[in-house]
Amino acid sequence: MTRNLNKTYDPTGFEKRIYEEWETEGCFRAEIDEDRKPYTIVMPPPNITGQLHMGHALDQTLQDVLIRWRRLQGYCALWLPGTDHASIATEVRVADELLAREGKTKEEIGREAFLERVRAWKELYGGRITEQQRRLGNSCDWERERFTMDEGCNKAVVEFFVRLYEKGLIYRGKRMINWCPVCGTSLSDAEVEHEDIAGNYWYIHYPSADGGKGIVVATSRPETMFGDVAVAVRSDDERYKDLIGKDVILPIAGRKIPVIADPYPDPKKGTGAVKITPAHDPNDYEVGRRHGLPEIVCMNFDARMTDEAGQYSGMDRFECRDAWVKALDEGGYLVKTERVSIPVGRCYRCDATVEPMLSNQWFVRMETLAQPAIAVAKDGRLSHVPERFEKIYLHWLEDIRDWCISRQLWWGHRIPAYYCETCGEITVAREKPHTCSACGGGAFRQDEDVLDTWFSSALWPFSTLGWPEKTPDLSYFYPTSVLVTAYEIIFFWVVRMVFSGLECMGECPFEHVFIHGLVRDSSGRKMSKSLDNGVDPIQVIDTYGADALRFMLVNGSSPDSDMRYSEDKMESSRNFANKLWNAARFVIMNSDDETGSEDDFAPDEAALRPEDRWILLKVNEAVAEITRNMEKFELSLALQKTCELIRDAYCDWYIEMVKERLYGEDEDLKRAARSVLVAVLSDLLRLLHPYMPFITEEIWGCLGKDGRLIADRWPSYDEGMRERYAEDSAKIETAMGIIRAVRNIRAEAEAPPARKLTVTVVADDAAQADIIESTAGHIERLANVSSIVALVSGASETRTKIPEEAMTAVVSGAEIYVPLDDLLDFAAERERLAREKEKLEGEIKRLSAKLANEGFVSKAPQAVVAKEREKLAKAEDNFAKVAARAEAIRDK
RNA sequence: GGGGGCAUAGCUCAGCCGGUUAGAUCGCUUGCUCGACAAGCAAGAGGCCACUGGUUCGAAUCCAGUUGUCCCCACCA
Repeated sequence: MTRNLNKTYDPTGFEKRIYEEWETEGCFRAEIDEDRKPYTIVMPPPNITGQLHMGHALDQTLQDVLIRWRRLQGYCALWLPGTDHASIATEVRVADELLAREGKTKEEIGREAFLERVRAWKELYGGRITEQQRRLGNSCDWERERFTMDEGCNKAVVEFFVRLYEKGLIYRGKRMINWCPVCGTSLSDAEVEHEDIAGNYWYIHYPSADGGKGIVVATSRPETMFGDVAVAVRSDDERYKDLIGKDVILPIAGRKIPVIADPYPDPKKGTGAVKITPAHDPNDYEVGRRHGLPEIVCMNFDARMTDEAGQYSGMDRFECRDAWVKALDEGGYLVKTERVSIPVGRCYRCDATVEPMLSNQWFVRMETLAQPAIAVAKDGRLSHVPERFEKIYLHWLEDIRDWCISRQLWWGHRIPAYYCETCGEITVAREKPHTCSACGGGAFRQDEDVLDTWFSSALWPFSTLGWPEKTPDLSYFYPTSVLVTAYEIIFFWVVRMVFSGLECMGECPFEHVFIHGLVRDSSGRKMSKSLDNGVDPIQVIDTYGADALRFMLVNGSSPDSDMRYSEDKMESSRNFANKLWNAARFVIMNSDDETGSEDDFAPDEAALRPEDRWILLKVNEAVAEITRNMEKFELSLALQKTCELIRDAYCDWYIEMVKERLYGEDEDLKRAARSVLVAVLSDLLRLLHPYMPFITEEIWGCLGKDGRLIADRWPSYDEGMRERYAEDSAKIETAMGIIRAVRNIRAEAEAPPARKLTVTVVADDAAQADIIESTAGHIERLANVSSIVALVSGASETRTKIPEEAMTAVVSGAEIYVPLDDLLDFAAERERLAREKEKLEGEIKRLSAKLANEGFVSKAPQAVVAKEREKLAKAEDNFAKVAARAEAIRDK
């Protein structure tokens, strides 16, 4: 049974229905099947706070294309979805809401009450994004959906933490860390974004304690002066040699601090003398440690000054800076101010300026963990697509510092460390301990902090498959096949998954990292909330359909660069869908009896006509190329080829050629044409399905096929076809050349389109003439020609039969004459011939020069030289023909 | 301070492991309601492939440099 299609493509009419059918029929489910190879992708989990944006749409479309393609190829394809608890982002969001609605801070309602609200919030909004993903057409296995804070992931996180701790790879200590005063938490290095801003170097005079001339230091952060404990210079710096060991006075504050010698200062930067503030600068911290200097904290975690800042105590850091500079200036200590660009670190979540602060935190020791992760990239067990990202990956790992994993937040995995209430001893354990191993006490307090969100994301490729349990899923689906993600996320996530996977599983969590760019707006700007230039994928789907969106995203994306969104692109994508829709309508309307349950058709070789072989061969060759492209992750190229095949080969040529038979009376001819139409369309649908799953499935259903397209098979390449079909295929190509030439002549001469033309063709030889005769039907029909006469070049009667006054064209293997009686325009013909001559002259000149070149003839491969010779001969031949024609009608 | 990408038709982009007459979409021009499709069809205009050198018989393609542009990394005197 077939269903008829509506005249116009309307995706809203079927996308939702089809998705529901797939889901209820279990089409996305990956059942372990030892007879088949697994193909696994774990989805980068979107934040529960998130709405689906264009970045997700691109990321997930690429994954769905790969999954659907491999599923068609017969792999046991698992795409595992999930969401991320997004510690900071969610906590900030819920806290903001609490403040806005009830005027309370999270501290005021307390930890448990706050977490209760976050959980409620998650229940309410956490599922929203997964509904949006369904609109996109994601064929992920929803029954395996996970959440980074569900029971299993939680267990994995604790297990990983304890194991690393037991191996000495996790430690707690007071270190210089990045602190976000607005979010109120520490950050890892990856979470700090660097930016150059316009700032100042303030040159400040520190007077000498013994009445000497003192020393001038430059600083961009004068408010940290209250934490100064020394001024450092290089021991070999002639300017300051005499001061080493002496004291200088901290201006206004009046505190005495020593001038010390240290290799850290760079004599070329600033004044060559550096103020040392160990509690507020990572370099100074190191210097301070080397010299046993005190660490004076002059700024609190809320970025307000401490009592060390005297009268500025309690003041905001930047207000203090202004006031303090003013005071220094008035006191005569400010030597000069220099406008410079200053690099600052910003919090990746809230954009606040990060402060280096001394704080007790938990860290992962990275050196030993990084080594295997470096090795897998170098020895090829992990490959980056495109390749150049490997360098970025390696550079980060080779330069890595310890990872600060504790966060002063509430929403997240709480650190499994317990402090004895009696003696303070730390116990790290899977469960809360009963007795303290140090003092035997029984009362414990769990660490207040939670873990960095990325600590749990790092385990995603195996925690979602059951780790630390040895589940069947884990052994079958791990390691996964490919990780698809934006380049932004390499450091946060990819690197950490690799070393965690190697540590826990002994195997790299994925074979390939497929990296794509960002989706920007139509003028190339990053889509952002502040610019309000974001485009909502759901609205785009409502307007154009999910297939059109997916088409646009893949077609426009090359792996390593950003792409732009535009309405124009959406329209042309939708138009393509409409084109396919109508082609399918045509096939269905004409093939009522032929479609149905039997698998495609059994082509009766003998019944095939040249155009049938031409299109079958065309598709066959394309299958090989497209498959190769997809294996190399060249999805956009593969899609372009599929698209070209559908639009150009199938719609514009094959369907037009086949109409002759369909509208004729001969039932046998009709049947063959119909079966090829359906067979080719079926393969085209298979090729396009990964990219445009809805429309292809809908058409598939209307063809009355057994089963779903999603569960069908990828077309296979027939190696012998080229040899079998090449001859017929070439006939069609010849006819196409003639059709194009006649159309061109008609347009040039501005002949009335409805007017039938008579065409005389002079073929190079008898065989060619036969070919042209045999395809005369196509030429007549597609070029609107009433009769065609094929002559053989050089044959005795040929000369007499060539129309005296005609427009001509030269195609491969033949000359074409259209009598001017049909066209009535000599001037146009002369002009056209002149242009043709000029073009051929240029080509002859170029080719002759090339062949006259000794070097070329002797050094280039013989095949290339022969090809060029052939081209030249043909061009010269054509030129002679054109010149003769031009001469013949010179005076008409 | 270090590293990388990009520069091709009016726009957005392909092509780039060397050898075609350098392609596509949108836009533009002309013509066309002919029994799938005007969300269409046919024909056409439009490019010193950023610049300068080099390698080569041959460069949009490989190499070096220049300019412009975007990005990433970097403990910020």
